[in-house]
Amino acid sequence: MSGERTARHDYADEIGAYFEGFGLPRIPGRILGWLLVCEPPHQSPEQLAEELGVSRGSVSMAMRMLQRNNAVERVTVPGSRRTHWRLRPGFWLDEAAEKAKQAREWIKQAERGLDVLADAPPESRRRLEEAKEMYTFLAEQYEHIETLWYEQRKK
Amino acid sequence: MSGERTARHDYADEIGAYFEGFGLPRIPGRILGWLLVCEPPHQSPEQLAEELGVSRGSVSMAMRMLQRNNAVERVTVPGSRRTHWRLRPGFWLDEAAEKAKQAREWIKQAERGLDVLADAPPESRRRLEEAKEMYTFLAEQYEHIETLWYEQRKK
DNA sequence: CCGTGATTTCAATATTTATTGAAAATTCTG
DNA sequence: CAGAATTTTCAATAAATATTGAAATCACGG
Repeated sequence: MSGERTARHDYADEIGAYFEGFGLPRIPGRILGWLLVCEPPHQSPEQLAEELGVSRGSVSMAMRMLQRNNAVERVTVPGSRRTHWRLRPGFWLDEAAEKAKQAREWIKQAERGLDVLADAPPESRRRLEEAKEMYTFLAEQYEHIETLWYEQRKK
Repeated sequence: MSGERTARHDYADEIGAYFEGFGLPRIPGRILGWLLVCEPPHQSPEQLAEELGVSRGSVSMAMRMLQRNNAVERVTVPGSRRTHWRLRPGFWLDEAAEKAKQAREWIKQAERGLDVLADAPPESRRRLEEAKEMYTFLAEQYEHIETLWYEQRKK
């Protein structure tokens, strides 16, 4: 960590703290925050380790996690043989699709519950029927959001 | 843990495992799962501790968490002086409102980032402008979902 | 295909978080 | 309001997870 500490570094730390609040590891959050404000908008693993004061190993782990979530993508920089990473444009919209996926998982969980309660009285089954009904509705709504964005975009 | 182990207990454990997959504590998940399939649909803390084989302290902690998330509510049972808990009907729909809240938080984070980049070139600011734009859209969509449900319901 | 620099892996460790259980507090009812 | 039953609190412990850093692997340019 050689360069001076700036408001950008603070910003990265705050996004890291925000991540922690959701039970997610702090370092990927700090990297995401840094990639939102760094200059240039793409960075090498070594730059990230240096600027954020974390080990290269941690950066490697974090990049893998961020990549799995489609938050970042590799970018080639002319004149450098190093990997560079930047935020994946459009990433933020993915969360709607992710929610749709989770809703569909809950529909399955509800259905499995209804199997368990196959012989139970209707008033016992109602809890799970309600859950299934609501998640079916939610899945539809979440699935629709991305499409809507691009339609609204065209104007 | 005296009564025999049934498919309902397995179901509770599976919901607990599902919770764990999201980095959430397992016991609240198991309780949620149990409350989806137990008979009757409301249970005392002691029943929960007994059926799931966890300490009363853990049940107390878990109920507090579930209550904070509006997942459960107290219910009075005639002839028993004990507290009883059941799933809060309609709970599943809340997640849309929760997502709306998170989206609004991200809008603020993006705005703070734009302050940090006040003097940065437009191409640097673009990342955050995109994030703000998308979360503004997402917040609107999420906010609309609950309303839609009740409209669609009336038919 | 060798050498060098960049990246990843993974065992060890530090840190955080979940869970227990006994003691304290609370809440009913008689 | 006393006494008993129920619930909550919280310090101790167990369990899980994040982070490091040195060694291994990889990938590129000569």
